[in-house]
Amino acid sequence: MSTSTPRLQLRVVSTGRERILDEAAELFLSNGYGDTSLRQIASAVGIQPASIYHYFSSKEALFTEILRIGIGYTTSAFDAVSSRLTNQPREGVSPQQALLAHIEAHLTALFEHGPYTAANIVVFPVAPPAVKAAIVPIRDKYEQRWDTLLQSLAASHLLDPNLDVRMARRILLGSINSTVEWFTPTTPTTPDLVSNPETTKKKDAQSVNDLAQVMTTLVWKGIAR
Amino acid sequence: MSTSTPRLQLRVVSTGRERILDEAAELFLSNGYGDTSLRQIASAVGIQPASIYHYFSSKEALFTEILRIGIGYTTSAFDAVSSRLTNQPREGVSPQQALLAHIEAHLTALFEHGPYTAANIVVFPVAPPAVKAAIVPIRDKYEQRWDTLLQSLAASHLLDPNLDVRMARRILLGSINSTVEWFTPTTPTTPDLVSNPETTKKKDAQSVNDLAQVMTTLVWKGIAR
DNA sequence: GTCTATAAATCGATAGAC
DNA sequence: GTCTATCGATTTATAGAC
Repeated sequence: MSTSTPRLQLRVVSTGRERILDEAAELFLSNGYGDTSLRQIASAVGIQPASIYHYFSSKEALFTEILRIGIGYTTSAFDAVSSRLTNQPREGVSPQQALLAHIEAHLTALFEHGPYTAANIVVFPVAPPAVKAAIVPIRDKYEQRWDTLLQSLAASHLLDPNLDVRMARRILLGSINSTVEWFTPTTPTTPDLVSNPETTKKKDAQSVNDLAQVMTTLVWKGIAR
Repeated sequence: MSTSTPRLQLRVVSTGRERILDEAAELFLSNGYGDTSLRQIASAVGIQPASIYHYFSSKEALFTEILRIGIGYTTSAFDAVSSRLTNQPREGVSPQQALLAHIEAHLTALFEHGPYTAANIVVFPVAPPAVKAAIVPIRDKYEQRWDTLLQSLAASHLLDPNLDVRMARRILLGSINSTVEWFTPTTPTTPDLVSNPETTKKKDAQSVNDLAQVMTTLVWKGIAR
């Protein structure tokens, strides 16, 4: 008797719906919302434009879902670090180390899940009003996590007392997010990413961990010595 | 004899070409490039779409000119501060004061000439390749001014020696530019803006000078104490 | 679940009168 | 310098076969 070997399906490429999201996220990120057509997306996936409507009710719904997934990645990364730090056996985590861990988590999500998270920074500001309205409350929930973190630091008298925590959070996140415009990690976090000759520069690139280290020092102590 | 009083033409509204630029800049900023049509722009100005082509050869040319003007404002503001500091009679300008002056100039340009400068931060990243190619060298020239400024600070051993100046500049400008997403100045920087003191929100808004002060302290000394 | 075919609207850009 | 009129291409989205 011949035993039928189980069909080990190696799915490197994603399935229908996921595939559409991946290609769409990449196109939205590089071309913006208005200049990305459903035809382009369908062509990149290898299907017909009409097939997209089997998974998404409209172009706006597709884009909204991409932004939602991106925030999901970032939020999960934040919470994972939070619970890891809370369950720390010995209570030897300095505030600066906690800050570093969260900055690192944010940056990792930013460069690991590429287009999804980056679209929230690059494309969201010029997104259609309906998309913005759907995303803002979700984004606010994530930002509140940072407010809580910084408030706990302020309560421990570790921050500049003259500093408005809300403003500090905005500037902090703003500076971290702005790295998507110029930083490219040397260690490719997305394994199947085809490098674009235009954006591939080995010049001053480092790992995400290195970047997190520099950013944390900069935020904590500033540029002066 | 009745002397004919000279016709003092008070032009509050701008002339043809300038008017198109103003309205287009505002629309591009809020809707992005691809979702802003020449019909919308023409409608906002009060002319027909075809009339735009008398001043600009294409939609891309119009948008490119807007970004160019924006960088012009920022560059002029930087140079004005530079020459003012250089011609200082007594040599009593600390490096931190110089940094503050330039940050203030950048922020003022950012909020004074509204849509033109902000479009360079918000819309540029998702602009058509042809537009990017035309703007990048101009933007690079402005950024080199900041590199020079920071290098002079580094040469005076005032900066963290572990800090890469180029990276520091990117993060510095990134954090400053990110303020366009949330900051709204109370003190109207546009002089002809009618402000009603009673209805002006005092919530968390401040003047641009206040913001520059906070940003400089944050960049220089960080958030820790 | 993917396709063909197409509707209905809008786009950037041009031609040419005035 | 601004207009009317319009071309040709492209857009999102729908209908319905398979």
